[in-house]
Parts: sequence; structure tokens; C-alpha cells
Amino acid sequence: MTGPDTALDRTLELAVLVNEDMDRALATDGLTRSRAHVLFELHHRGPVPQRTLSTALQVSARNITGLVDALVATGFVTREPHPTDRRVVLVTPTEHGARTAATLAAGRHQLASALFDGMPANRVATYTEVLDEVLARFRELTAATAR
Amino acid sequence: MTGPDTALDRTLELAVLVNEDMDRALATDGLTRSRAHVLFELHHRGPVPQRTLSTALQVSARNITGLVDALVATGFVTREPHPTDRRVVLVTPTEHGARTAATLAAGRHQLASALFDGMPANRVATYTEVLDEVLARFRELTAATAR
DNA sequence: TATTGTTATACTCTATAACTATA
DNA sequence: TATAGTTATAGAGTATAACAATA
Repeated sequence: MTGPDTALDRTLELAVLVNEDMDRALATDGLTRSRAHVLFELHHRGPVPQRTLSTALQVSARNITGLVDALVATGFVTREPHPTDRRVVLVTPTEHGARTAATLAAGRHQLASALFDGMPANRVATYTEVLDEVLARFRELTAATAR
Repeated sequence: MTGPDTALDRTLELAVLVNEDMDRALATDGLTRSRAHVLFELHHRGPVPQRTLSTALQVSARNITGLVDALVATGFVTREPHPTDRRVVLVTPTEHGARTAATLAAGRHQLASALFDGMPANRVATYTEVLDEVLARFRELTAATAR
């Protein structure tokens, strides 16, 4: 009953469940997954131009305009002027936005602990090593295909 | 550098990459992920009422109407009358729809092989076992939370 | 009355193209 | 001319509510 198909299926199943759970948690904070991605990017980079976000998240500039509109409307970020380039807007987390990002990151950390803590360390190590090998294979495959 | 956070992050990363890759493959066949889910459900169940699909996929009846509209328009399924209940429409794969579903399933099988074949069997077994344990823990967590 | 599916309406994410302001 | 961001427009997925046809 074990084998490659099972291994892949279970991996994707876990990801689906974790993502659904994260979506529910985000919703209670008034966020969506896309908006949370923006907020996390700011959490790691600090205030940045919208252009930087559209490049980092690989979405259109238009899309970032909409996501930032929504985050401004719900109080997670503000648009600040760039000190020298008047074309640029610096998307800046509010106090609330920064706190929320930190809380969500902590929640993810807690989830990781709940899922993996207490297992034999060598088994978790094997798990991660297999995953790294699979990721490397996957990247090789798509690099070859995408050419 | 290893630990619960890394294990969870890598898992989600692989899922994101695989899903992006599947989306690209689906797009070349004229499908989206949601529409492919419907098609797969039909692949496994055969012709079913739309109600069955909305229950199985956990989406609204309205949403199924839209997805089936799109699949009909692109030639993957037809709507057939139910033999005895005139309220019901039986969503039925076309020849093209059935072939496409089979091809996609084969592609996923090939991907699983490419990612896991040739690894020591006991490592893949450990990988799957850890995943099963994590899935069990996750379900327990959410069962407790959702009450 | 209850169920199946559709129509009406709305929100979110996404994209491309045209445009404005600035560099 | 090139870049940053917005407006205009469109398509996909999703939801709830009201409704028609049928059971």
C-alpha cells in the first residue's frame, strides 16, 4: 500500500489541510491568504515599494494595487511617500499589521511543533532529507521542461 | 537547521510547486484546478447529479452550476436527464473528458515515480509513516478545535 | 414540504492594456 | 524614454438568497 503515489498523495493532502486551517485562522483576523502573503513580505522586508511586492510575489502590479487597497481599508498597512522618488509609494505595516504578522508567524511555529515534536529525531531528519531530495528532483524536472 | 519548522515549510513548499506545475499542465488541456476536480470526481464515480458533486467537493450548488457550465462549454462533460427524477441532471464525462482525466491521472503517477523512485525503500516508508503520524495529529488538533 | 438546480447579486484574486505622474 | 502606480475591463472561483420545477 506504500509507494510513490501514496507518498505524493499524503504530502498534498497534508498541505491542503494545513492551508484550509490557515485560511480559517486568517479569516478570523480579517485576512485572506493573498493579503497575508503581502503582510508577511512586509514583515520580513519592512516598508517597500509596491513594485517590489509585485516582483517578490510574482503577481501583476494591478493585483498589488488591489491587495494593498484592501489592507489599507482594513488597517493593516498604510501608503507612505518615498523620501526622494515621488512616483513611489512605500507600503508600511501599521502597528496592528505588524502585531498580526507576528501572531500568525507564532501560530505557524506552534503548529509545526504540535505536528512534529516528540517524534524520534532521526525519523524527522529522514523525513526532511527525503523531502529535500524530492524538491531537488522536482526542480531538476521543471528546469528541464521549462527550458 | 532541521526541526519542525523546516519540516513543515518544506512540505508546504513542495505542495506549492507541485500544484503550480499541475496548474500549468491543466491549462494546456484547457482546464483549471476546480474544473479538473469535478472531472476527477466523475472519473471515479461515473455520472452523478450536481448535488453529489457539491457535497463531495464541499462547495455551493451555485458553484457547481458554474463549473459544469464551463466543462460543458469546453466539451469535457454533458448534462443528461435522470431516468426517473426530472429535477436531477446527471453530469456525464464525454469521451474527451474521460480521456483527459485518464491522461492527467497517468501524469500524476509519472510525477510520483520521478520524485520517489530509486530511493531506499525504507526511507520512503519512513517518510510516509511520519506523514501519516502528522496527518493523524493534525486531524486530532482540528477535531478538538472545531468541536 | 423538501429537494434540485438556476438566476440574481456580490466579493476576491487574477490578468492585460491604456493612462498619469514622475524620473 | 522608462518606471511606478492607477483606472478600465474582463474572467475565474466562491458565496448567499430567491425562485422554479419536481418530488
